[in-house]
Amino acid sequence: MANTPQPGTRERVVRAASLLMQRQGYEGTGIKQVAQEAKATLGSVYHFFPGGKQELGVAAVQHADQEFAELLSTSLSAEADPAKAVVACAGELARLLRDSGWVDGCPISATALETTGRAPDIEQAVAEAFQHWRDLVAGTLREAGFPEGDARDLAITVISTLEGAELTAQVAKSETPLRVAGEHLARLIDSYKR
Amino acid sequence: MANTPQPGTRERVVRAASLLMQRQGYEGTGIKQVAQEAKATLGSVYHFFPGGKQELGVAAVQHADQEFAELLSTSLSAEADPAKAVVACAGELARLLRDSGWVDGCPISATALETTGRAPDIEQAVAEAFQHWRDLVAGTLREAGFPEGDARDLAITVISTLEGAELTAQVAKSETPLRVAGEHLARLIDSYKR
DNA sequence: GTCTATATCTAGATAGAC
DNA sequence: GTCTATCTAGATATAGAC
Repeated sequence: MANTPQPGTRERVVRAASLLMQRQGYEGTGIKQVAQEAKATLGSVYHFFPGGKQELGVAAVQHADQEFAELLSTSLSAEADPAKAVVACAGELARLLRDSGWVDGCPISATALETTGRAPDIEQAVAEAFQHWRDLVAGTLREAGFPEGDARDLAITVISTLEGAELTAQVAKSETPLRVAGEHLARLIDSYKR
Repeated sequence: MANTPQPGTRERVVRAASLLMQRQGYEGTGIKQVAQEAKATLGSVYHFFPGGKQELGVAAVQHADQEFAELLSTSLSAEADPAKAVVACAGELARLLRDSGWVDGCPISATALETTGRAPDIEQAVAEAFQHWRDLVAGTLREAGFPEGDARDLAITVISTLEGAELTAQVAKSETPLRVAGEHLARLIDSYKR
């Protein structure tokens, strides 16, 4: 479990790239800026990512995938009732977004939108991340007794709605869209219990 | 009603900018590319937009705002029952996205995410667009007899969910997320009727 | 693995003739 | 209003010493 034995250069570069791309998007983030933020030299970045910016983009998305999956798992397991868990999750996203000064939204949305149809490697990493997150939600619902089909459909809408509400909250600089979405998702989930 | 008497240069530039930024984002779209796509010269672009790329970005977002508002109005008034109207709307978005080869998602999401916290003018135009769209949905719900508070909250979630489902559908290159979101939103809206 | 220096290209923006 | 030519800065990427 010891998981912070001083990060190596590669790890620092990936983290910096992931954070910057979350906030500025893929196109808006420069490799020099990543190197600077990671306290690495440009040569080191290209040493670890000979494929250049695209390869770095893929690594950044995969890193964000893992990080967000952990956040999701933790939030979802905070409550036994999945409806309440989703409310807690939305609340946690709202808190993190607000505390960041409204800059830390979904870690991969910007990159996803900018590269769709133009960078197949990144596109695939993004698709896998979304699938990963949906699977986590679907698993939670199945464990709570929801039938397979309902769990899958609800997972799609839970992730979609959280994504959209995070974007809306970021744009409006308000927690409200995420709070409201959480309550509405809980209501939707509960409507399947009957 | 005669509304296409051959667009002037300014109009062509705005349309091209709006379309390119929808597909590639703000950072990923070059002014030269906009000029070329609009069959205008670089000099003309700067003649109409002396404020440069930022000013052009604002105009592109405002244009997209109007266009999407019309799409929304048309879709929503296709059905008298607001729950059915939202399903129709989601279906229309899915159709347009698929027909574009999965490139034409929300016209301003990419720009919104890239410029948040970094270009106040664009940020504001984006915030106004989202508010505009929410108001349209809220108006539809009020006209159908929903009380003010419910209409406002539901409008927030309808727009948020459509945004997120469009992103999810685009990434997955599948209509399913939008179709499922439409059905779930209808279910949510109906749950307020009782 | 890390560093500096640099090559190459394209971006946003400007100038001034027409 | 439109055009071409050009400036400058910054981007991605590479080379080669250490």
